[in-house]
Amino acid sequence: MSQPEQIPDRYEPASVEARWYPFWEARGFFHADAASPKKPYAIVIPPPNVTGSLHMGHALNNTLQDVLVRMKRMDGFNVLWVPGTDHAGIATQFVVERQLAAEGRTKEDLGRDAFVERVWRWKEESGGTIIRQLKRLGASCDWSRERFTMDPGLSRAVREAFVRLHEDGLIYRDDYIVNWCPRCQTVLSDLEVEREERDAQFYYIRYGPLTLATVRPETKLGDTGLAVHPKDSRYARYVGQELEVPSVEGTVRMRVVADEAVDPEFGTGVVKVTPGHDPVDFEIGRRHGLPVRTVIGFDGRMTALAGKYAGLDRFECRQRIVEDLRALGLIERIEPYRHAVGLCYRCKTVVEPLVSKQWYVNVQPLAAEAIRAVREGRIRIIPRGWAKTYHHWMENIRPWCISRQLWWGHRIPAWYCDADGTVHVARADPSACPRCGGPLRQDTDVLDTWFSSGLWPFSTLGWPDDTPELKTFYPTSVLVTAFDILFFWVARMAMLGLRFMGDVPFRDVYIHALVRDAEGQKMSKSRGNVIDPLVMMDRYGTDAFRFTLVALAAQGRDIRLAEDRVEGYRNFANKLWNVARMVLANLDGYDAARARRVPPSLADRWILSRLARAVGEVRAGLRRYRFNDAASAVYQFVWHELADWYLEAAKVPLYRADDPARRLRTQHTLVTVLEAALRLLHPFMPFITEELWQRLPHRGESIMLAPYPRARRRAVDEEAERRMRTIMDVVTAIRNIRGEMRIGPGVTLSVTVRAGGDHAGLLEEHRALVEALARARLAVDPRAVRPA
RNA sequence: GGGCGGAUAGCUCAGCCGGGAGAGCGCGGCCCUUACAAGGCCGAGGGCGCAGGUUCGAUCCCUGCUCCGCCCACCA
Repeated sequence: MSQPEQIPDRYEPASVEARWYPFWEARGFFHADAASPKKPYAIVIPPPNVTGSLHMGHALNNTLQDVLVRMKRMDGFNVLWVPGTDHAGIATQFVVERQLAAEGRTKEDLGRDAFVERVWRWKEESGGTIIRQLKRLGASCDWSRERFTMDPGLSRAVREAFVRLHEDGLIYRDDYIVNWCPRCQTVLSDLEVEREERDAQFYYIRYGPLTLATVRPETKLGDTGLAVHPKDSRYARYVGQELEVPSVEGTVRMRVVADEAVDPEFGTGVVKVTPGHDPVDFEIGRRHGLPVRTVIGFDGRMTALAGKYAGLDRFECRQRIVEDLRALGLIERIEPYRHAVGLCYRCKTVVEPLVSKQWYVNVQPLAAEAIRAVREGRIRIIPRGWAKTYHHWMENIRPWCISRQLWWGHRIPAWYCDADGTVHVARADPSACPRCGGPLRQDTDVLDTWFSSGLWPFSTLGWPDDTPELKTFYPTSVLVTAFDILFFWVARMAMLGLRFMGDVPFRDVYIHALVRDAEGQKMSKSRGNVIDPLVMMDRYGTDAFRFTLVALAAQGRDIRLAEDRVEGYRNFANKLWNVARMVLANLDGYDAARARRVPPSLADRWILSRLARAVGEVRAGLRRYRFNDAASAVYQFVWHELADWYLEAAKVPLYRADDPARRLRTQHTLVTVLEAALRLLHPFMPFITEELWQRLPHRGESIMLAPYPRARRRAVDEEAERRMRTIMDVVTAIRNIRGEMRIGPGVTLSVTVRAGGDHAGLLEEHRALVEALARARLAVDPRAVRPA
């Protein structure tokens, strides 16, 4: 029997947390067995950047997964939670480049091999951080299956996927206009370009007889035509003509074409066509055979084709051209203009549209399948509203540019033979040209980092091999993620999973909110409003922190996290701790077998009934991914029913020696209810529940292995709830009078209750309970009158 | 330009199928009552963004509007 004196009256999380995680891990409780006959339940973790560290988003995301996983494990499922990390191509390369810059060096100084070597070193150095932090959070991942997107196995999966898509004609190379980041020196997918509204100037420039407006006069040097709307009668006579246009470099000839893409209402209704530097113009140019003229280079400077402007930065060039045009009297007017510019999502440099040869995936046929999967309910998106967003994007999907001019990542498995000009895509590195035997050089680009993460749900399970893990755990049960990577990641996994596995990668997609600060701002280092999850865990304990996240995880768009919420739930942990202390301190002489033979009191029946309801609500909440409902149900039960009422009521039989049977039964109810409440709470607060559970009478090695409480309909006792409700109302009414009349709790009130019918009997029967809870002397008189 | 969220107590937010307006924090009062002052008990506080409509009845459904936030988009 535990000595209550030994239990501190405040819950101290640090030592408890340090004790149990190693225990669970060492006993192999997180380990999943592909050969188990139990029903599978699988989640793959959204892999964090390997060199990152835990932020609020991770904390929320992984807490929710851990809640599900722990609950399912207790519920008897064969649970697999696959952990791992992402190489995060551009992000990680960017970090290492910055490290080099601090040493006054560039990646070119090192050369490709040495640079990649250096990134690997950085990965080895910092890669353990986020894993340790996830463990600190209590994440019960199967660490024996930890994966990294650049592991040999996953790299093989990447190559297999690439080769197969290429064989099927879905991967191809194309000269197309791309989003180029002159800072990062790489192409970006459409998704990697952020839009930002900026103030700019709208220059109205004379083009011979016509005038048109542009915000980018420097691209004028790349103009190869003019375009108007086909139905625009103002300009109909120019269509098809070659105009002589005086410009900064003398007179140039330009053909006028008619194209639907031109909006006659906007500007002057005339557009200059710069196929080399604008996506719309590129399309217009293709339709009308206008040549591409590249005047801005990959470095963001004007090319030789820009004549006297060659070598100038693109923005300097803009100034210069405007001056020159003005001098020539070619600027009609300038208006202020606000428009969206494209920025690199990594470094915020203004993206330059450029024509270059890149690798693409024709995702349209894959998207069709992925759309069907959601339509037919084979993938369930929760909350429902996101399905619309998903569909909209999928239905308007464009080819996915997958090559990146980076060094860190999966090298594209394509080889070029300069001798005969052939291209070879292969699973195994070829040593010579299969056609002519000549030397080969491998494509220098790497793949978009999302290509490998798109394979994650099956590559981590051993694909392309046919493994027992794939058989047992694919499709996974649910994917838990935030909406900001719905397109980047979820959509790609859906497409690639259906393509390669012939089945959806996950049955449910639960999309949770983004964590913001108390003011609703996105947390960022530059704003200085970052709340560090590790600090929260240090300050309030992991359980309190986790519970806060779960309690706030309502299905909105964002969560505003304020520290006092965490404090509030720290207090909840403390409350639970003290409930347990109270129970443990009163277990002398407890004998479960004998106690069971004593019929339950009203209070016993009531709390058991309330427990059954709480169990039902928690289960319903978790089943529907309404985590906050689940959290609130268990919170409400533990604090406001078990602690506030039942424990107080229990003191009557507990502290009086006159009815040993009653006392025994009360002990039994306390133990039973608390033990069940701990199990109910365990997925949310794994550490404190394990600690207390181990101290209570229990069966089994760990609460992790104990069954999750079930809601038995028979356990709901309507009559007991109704009767107890009446007693509670009377008690509250008496306390209310005490409060209003400012009568201290030391004074025992004399109260006469005018109760009719069965209420009188009820109150008589439970007089001792009412008197103890209300600290009053009770008289029940159906005919009492209000004193004057 | 399209789409999606939000607008409920001083603050942060719950309110699933239309009938009770709720929680946490904060605030006021009384209490260190042998589980807990990180606590107990009691309490104050809300025209549920605005205007219409449907209904016996609307915070909840419909229409329009106003603010805030976000996403997508080839108006140069």
